[in-house]
Amino acid sequence: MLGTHNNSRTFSRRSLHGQVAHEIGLRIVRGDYQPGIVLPSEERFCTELEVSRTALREAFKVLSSKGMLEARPKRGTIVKPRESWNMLDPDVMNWSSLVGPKRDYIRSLNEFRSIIEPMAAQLAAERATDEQLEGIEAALEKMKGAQTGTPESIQYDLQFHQLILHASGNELLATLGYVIESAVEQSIRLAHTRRGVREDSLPLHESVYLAIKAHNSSEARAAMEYLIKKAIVDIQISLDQLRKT
Amino acid sequence: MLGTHNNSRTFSRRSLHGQVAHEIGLRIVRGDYQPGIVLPSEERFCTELEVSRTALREAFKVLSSKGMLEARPKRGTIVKPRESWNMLDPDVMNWSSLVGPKRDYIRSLNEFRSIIEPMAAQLAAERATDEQLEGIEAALEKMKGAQTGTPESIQYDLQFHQLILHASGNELLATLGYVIESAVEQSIRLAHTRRGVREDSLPLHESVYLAIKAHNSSEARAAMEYLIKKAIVDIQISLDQLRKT
DNA sequence: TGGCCCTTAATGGTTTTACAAATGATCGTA
DNA sequence: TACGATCATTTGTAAAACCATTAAGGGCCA
Repeated sequence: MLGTHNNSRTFSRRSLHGQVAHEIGLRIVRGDYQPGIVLPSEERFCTELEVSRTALREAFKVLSSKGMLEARPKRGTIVKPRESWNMLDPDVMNWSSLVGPKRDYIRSLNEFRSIIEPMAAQLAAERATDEQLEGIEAALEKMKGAQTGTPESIQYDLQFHQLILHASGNELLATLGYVIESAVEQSIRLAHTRRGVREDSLPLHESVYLAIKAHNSSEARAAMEYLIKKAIVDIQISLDQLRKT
Repeated sequence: MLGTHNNSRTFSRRSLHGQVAHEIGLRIVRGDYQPGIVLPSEERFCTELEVSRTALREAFKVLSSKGMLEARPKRGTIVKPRESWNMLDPDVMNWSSLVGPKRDYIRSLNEFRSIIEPMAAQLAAERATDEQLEGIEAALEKMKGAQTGTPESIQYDLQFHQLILHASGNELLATLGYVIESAVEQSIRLAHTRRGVREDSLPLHESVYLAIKAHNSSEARAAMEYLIKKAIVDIQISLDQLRKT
């Protein structure tokens, strides 16, 4: 199943401190450690997790660098309020994904997507190079070739969106591919409860591509807006069905 | 002078590993260590910097968690390509700010702002609570009270924008305050070459506030769009003047 | 000669111990 | 009671030793 692969982006889960950071990060996002509380002292914590103090401290540094922890001598290490977390950090998003569908978070995520991507499509229509257009077309063709809903199909779908972000010529937008990935993962995690969604997403993708290729920025934006709107509706339906059960 | 205060957000510069992370992060963003190259081995590097291996490794973990480094035994620690950096991380933005005005980066930053903030204003117009409206108004009043261009004025200006992001009711947008801060810092860093800019920004702010208060979302968005457009023009002028010298 | 496997050595990964520095809490004294 | 010195706890830093991984080179075999 897609979505279950190791997508901790910034650190390897093979390394011990990486595993520890993942575990504690997950606990914090899940709410096991509420903002404001002090974590167990390093000494107790690393005996509890059965790792050395070094490994624990390296994990703490990772989480601190994402705005989730703050340490001070004598007082201890506290969990910072959610407002100061780097919510757009790939790992933080990943943990937020893994703790399950929180309605508010999914709304924020989808909303963010629907702000970013249409503008990216617009800019891509203005700036995309021929090579970038070819790349986008290639991803689209591969999407067509793959069975709807299969991992390959989803992979090329993501690639399609990512390439558009890149073609926007804005390096801040270009690095936001994982936001889309995270949103799509959420939808996949929900979508296994029902069938038949995303059947008609191919022509929508095509219209986005054609608008970009034609350098028609307003239409590219509109087409992407529509595509994402449909995708979000699918997610909402799945969410509602899940909530009814 | 504002902008020179310690605004490394996620780690303290007092701690040694924090200083080291700051120094190496700056070097990487500045291009002293090009993407793809392997850094000196930990042993050599920590003798060069005159810190223990522990401190160096904790710094490495911070930078790795921002997508800037990747370590592997025997090969060494390499600088990852710029595309994989978490460009929206507060520290990465701070370093990008500090290395000086790179035209492309400033354009991306301003563009990103002009995507995010108008939408935030629109959402704020739809969702802002009375308390949030009061906060925004208070910041605006304090702006009026302060002399244009002074640190206090800029501080309340930032606060104004930050509160609107918050009032958008989207926690992903709400955490992007430092993006604006970074953009404004850039403009301040450039603006010392000339006078008289931002004189008329107060009425623009007021019109944004009034639209939000009136729950007029389209006007709120338009007003914010206009406000940022003006701000960006100011920055461009400063940049051009700087480039002429 | 070419390709495969094994050995080797360099480098990061992990643990442990010891000590330093910061600071919240406590106790004592004016 | 208020202030200040002292104490104790916790994180910060250093150093040394050993483990695990893996790129690279050499040797063996087909």
